[in-house]
Amino acid sequence: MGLVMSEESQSYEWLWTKLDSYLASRKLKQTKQRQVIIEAFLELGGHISAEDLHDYIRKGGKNIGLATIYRTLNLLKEAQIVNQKQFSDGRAVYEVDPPGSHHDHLVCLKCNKVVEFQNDEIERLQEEVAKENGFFLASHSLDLFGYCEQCRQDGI
Amino acid sequence: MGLVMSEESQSYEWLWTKLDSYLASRKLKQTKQRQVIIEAFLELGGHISAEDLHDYIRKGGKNIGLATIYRTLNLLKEAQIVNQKQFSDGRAVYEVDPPGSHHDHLVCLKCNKVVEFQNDEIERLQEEVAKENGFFLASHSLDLFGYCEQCRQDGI
DNA sequence: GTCCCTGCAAAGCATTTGCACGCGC
DNA sequence: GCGCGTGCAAATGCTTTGCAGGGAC
Repeated sequence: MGLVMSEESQSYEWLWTKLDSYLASRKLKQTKQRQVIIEAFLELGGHISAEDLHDYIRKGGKNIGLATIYRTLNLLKEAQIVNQKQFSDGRAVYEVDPPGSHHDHLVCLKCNKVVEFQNDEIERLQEEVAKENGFFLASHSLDLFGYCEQCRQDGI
Repeated sequence: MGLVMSEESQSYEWLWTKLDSYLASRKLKQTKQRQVIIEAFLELGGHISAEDLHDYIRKGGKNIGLATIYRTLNLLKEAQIVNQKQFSDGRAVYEVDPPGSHHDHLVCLKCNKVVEFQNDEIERLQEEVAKENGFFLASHSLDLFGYCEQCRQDGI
């Protein structure tokens, strides 16, 4: 079963390709820090803050300035590799944004768990609404806030 | 046609009632500043920032500390009289939130114009999604970002 | 060798808080 | 008169920026 090992890197191949061409097109450079940050990002999974990344990388024994992390996240955002999501307390979290995919979020108000979902019918209706109002739709953000099953059982 | 004059105050009667009972229930006080802030809020219409309110009140010849405006907005939020909406640059805007009403937003990425809309079918689908994932839905936030007709004509 | 990148510290910005005074009830 | 409310300034927390040295190409 050794072949499964490359599963993760394979599924994120598009990411490195996209990054390469973005960097090349703007004459920017591949650096060790950027690579470490992206790897940490992938290891941590979705919905991470800049601080989370900073802590995680620190614990891994490396030291990368928080400023560099912010700069890299902004770069990845511009390259359309990650998505930024703004929470109501002013914090921002990021997640990998595979091309063509789009999903929205269910957020538990008690435990802060985030569940992703996708609903084509909702997306279609959004396009409809935009058209009705003369808008050309570029993107959207839909967050549903509530209480997950677990937290309801534990008592809200 | 002088009778129309009270139209605005009439339609916001619920607001003052709600505020009164909220203040009473917590032994808080009616103050001149709070009244001025709310009036400014209503005069300005929806989607205003704390700074907007501060400037507007200043221009009206009164001086209310920015801190007081923030404190009042938080109070109104807790009283469920206004809604807070977080923009991706970290700024927050507020709008009056009449009970029972709910609407979402179309935001123009060029001119920042905000258009409100409501779509019952989308709301229904949201409930469905929440249920499928074991969530009890408390609220949601849907923002569509794009370019309005005007800005498209002017060239994006 | 030329720029781009980085770390650090300092600056920025929106928002919150501490404190002494003042006003509603 | 007792607290809550206010203004001001200082503090906070997240994010960005300036700068001088270091590294990618």
